[in-house]
Amino acid sequence: MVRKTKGESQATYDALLDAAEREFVCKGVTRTTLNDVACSAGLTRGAIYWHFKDKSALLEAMCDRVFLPMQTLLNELAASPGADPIAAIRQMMLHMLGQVAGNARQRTVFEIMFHHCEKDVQTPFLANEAQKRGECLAKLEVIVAEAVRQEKLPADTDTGLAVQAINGYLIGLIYEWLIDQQAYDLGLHAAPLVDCFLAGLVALPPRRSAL
Amino acid sequence: MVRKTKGESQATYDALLDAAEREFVCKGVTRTTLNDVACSAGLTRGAIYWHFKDKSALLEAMCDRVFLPMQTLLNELAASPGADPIAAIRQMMLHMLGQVAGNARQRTVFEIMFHHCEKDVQTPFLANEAQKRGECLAKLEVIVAEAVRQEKLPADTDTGLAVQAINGYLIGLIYEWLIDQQAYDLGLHAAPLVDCFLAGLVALPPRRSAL
DNA sequence: TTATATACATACACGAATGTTTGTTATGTG
DNA sequence: CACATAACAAACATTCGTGTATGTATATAA
Repeated sequence: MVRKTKGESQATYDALLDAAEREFVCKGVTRTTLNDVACSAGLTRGAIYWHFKDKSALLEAMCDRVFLPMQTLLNELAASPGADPIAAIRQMMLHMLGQVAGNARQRTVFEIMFHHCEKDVQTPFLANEAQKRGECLAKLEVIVAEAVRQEKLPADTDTGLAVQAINGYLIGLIYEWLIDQQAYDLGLHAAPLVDCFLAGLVALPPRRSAL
Repeated sequence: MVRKTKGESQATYDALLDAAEREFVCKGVTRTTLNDVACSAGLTRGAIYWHFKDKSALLEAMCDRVFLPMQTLLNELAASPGADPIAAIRQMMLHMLGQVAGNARQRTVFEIMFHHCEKDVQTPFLANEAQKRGECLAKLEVIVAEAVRQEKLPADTDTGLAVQAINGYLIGLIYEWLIDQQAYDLGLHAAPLVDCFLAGLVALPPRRSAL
């Protein structure tokens, strides 16, 4: 019972990624054996080594499956700063929180990356992640700068610091919520949490003057 | 050259913790061998197994060395809500950011816990950390509730959500800054970052109405 | 001053995970 | 209708880290 058809092969590829998510999120990346992943998928390590070079390649593919779509969606949103940049930021934040709260796969992969994976410089694919992060922050800063241009924010706003605040708040909310998901309903309360922060951003944004 | 005096023994104990910090922060906890730690301290694994039960005990001791002092200081600050609870929260946030920015040991251990360590349920000491976290959030909520009582915040403020916002912002700022510490000077810009957030907290705090 | 416990270094045995090699079978392709 | 190869399974060798057991010299207590 080997040499499946092309569609069946793709199915086992997906099954391996699903199994990797399941195992990684409960045992942690380094503590899960490739054998664990294979067994969880009803296969053997041979299947994994056929589809992936090693464990880090498996992890990378698992991340790409959820981060690439998210990446493109953020790019679209950043490409059109629109009439109201603040509203665009708000929409972006709500989208992220909504994804984490509502999409089980997104949530699981975020949980793995935040709490069950070590970011050592060893694996080169994490360098890519760092670069992606830099690009995201740069696009965010473009939107903030547009808000300054439209005088929704003061002219001497420190756009770099503002981006750090926005990003930090977003990441922190997700990071902490993933630790105790029963603490509150993130999907329900995302809007007031975001609006609370944005109120401060427009009322008292960080200034460049202190330079 | 064995059987050091009591003081010398304490010195090697500290040296092992220092070496653990150095190795953990660059190779990650699971990828660093106990031999790596011992060599970095100019000792052998025998020294480690004498002072600690295993690697997780070493990690726990390393964390305790920086978290216990921080814990007590936070307790003191929470014990006296004082005249201005908002100011107390501000002071607490500035203190945390200042510690991470200014204290190399604090920074390194935070970096290890955030980015170079897997929080699997395997190790029981991380369950302790979860409990400590819950206690911290509870104390924070007491301060927020005091602010409500003093009418610095509206009566229907969702104190639980407010705590999540405060904590999330703080953790997120630290988490992200540790990724790229050259992005900005955290010690210099901590105050405007905190004030920006607090402005939003008092202006538009999350309400309980949506329940 | 001697005995004992301390503070390590050294050596050993064991398991476990990895990477690789080989085997097997069915599936397209000519 | 071969036949080469895709898609795995199974077996193998090898490394690597851990835990422990043993050795050893010295401080300290009696």
